[in-house]
Amino acid sequence: MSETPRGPQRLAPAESLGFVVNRLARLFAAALQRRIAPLGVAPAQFGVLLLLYERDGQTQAELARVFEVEQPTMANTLNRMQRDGLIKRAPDPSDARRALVRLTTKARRLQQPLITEARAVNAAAVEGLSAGELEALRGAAARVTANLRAP
Amino acid sequence: MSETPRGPQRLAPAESLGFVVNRLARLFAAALQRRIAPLGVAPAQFGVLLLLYERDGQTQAELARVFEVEQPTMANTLNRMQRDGLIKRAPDPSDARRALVRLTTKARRLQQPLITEARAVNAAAVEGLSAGELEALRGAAARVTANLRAP
DNA sequence: CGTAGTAGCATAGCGTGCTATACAAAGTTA
DNA sequence: TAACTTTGTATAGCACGCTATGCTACTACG
Repeated sequence: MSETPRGPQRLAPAESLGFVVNRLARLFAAALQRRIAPLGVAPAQFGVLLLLYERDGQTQAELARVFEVEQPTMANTLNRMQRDGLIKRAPDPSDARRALVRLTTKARRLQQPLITEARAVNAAAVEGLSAGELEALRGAAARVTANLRAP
Repeated sequence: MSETPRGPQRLAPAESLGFVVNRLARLFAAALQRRIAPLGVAPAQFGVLLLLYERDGQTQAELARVFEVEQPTMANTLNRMQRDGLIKRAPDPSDARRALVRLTTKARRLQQPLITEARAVNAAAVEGLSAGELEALRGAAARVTANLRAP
């Protein structure tokens, strides 16, 4: 079936799937950043805000799990959000280890503008793709994600 | 055709294409890192090495263009590679502004091991995808990349 | 020739990701 | 209850991406 590669081993970095995905992630982040920076929100903060809009008062560990980032990464992001007045941390009365992350009024006021900008980025990104192509993209990406998550 | 979204605007962050792509990029980087860290090479350094294996003696600006990263990003990566003994910088006799980036013997010795590990990551990533699905993935990713590069 | 513009590189500062480590609170088990 | 384990957070240090800024060297043009 698939032939074992022979001869001198070479690799063109710019065509590897890893590079393509890395560049795409940077382009997504840059596009989002251009649109939400005027609102005083950074890309990683944006994701956390979206989640808290759906359900306020989660713990740091829960947020880290949803975004699949390490706990110190989320801790730093939340520190910056607290510094910028987007969240507060309130001690959990039922568990002295936890702090519940809560939106500030300032953050709540940003909900609709942020969602508008995010939709615009998404719409621009998938322009020209049919529903079927988009579904194929998501499906293939999900498979690759699962493949890389395993080991 | 497509209906304008109405009512309260909501967004589930974990399903957005941007998040999927971001997570996938992190998974690629982590998979590569696990395999090449024992060789003393970091993911961004790995890409530069691959390029220099194909053509040694490029300038920092050329490298930045190929990888589509900003010049200071490439400068920092090259500084780390020089610190780690992977490259040397030699002044360009024809242009005093430029420095030609050249592989060290140590870096050249890593070529085959690095390519072996990279192939393994790639093979693991696309496992279970047909050639057609992979082509569809690349095609859709290329379209999204072009969409986001434009503005 | 001299001035203006462009191109290459360095540095500072920051956001977002990671690992490693430490510590306190809660849960479990002997 | 005491000891052990697990869970939640914090901190240090690093890699890699970005923007903003400045300096030097080359180029082009008057």
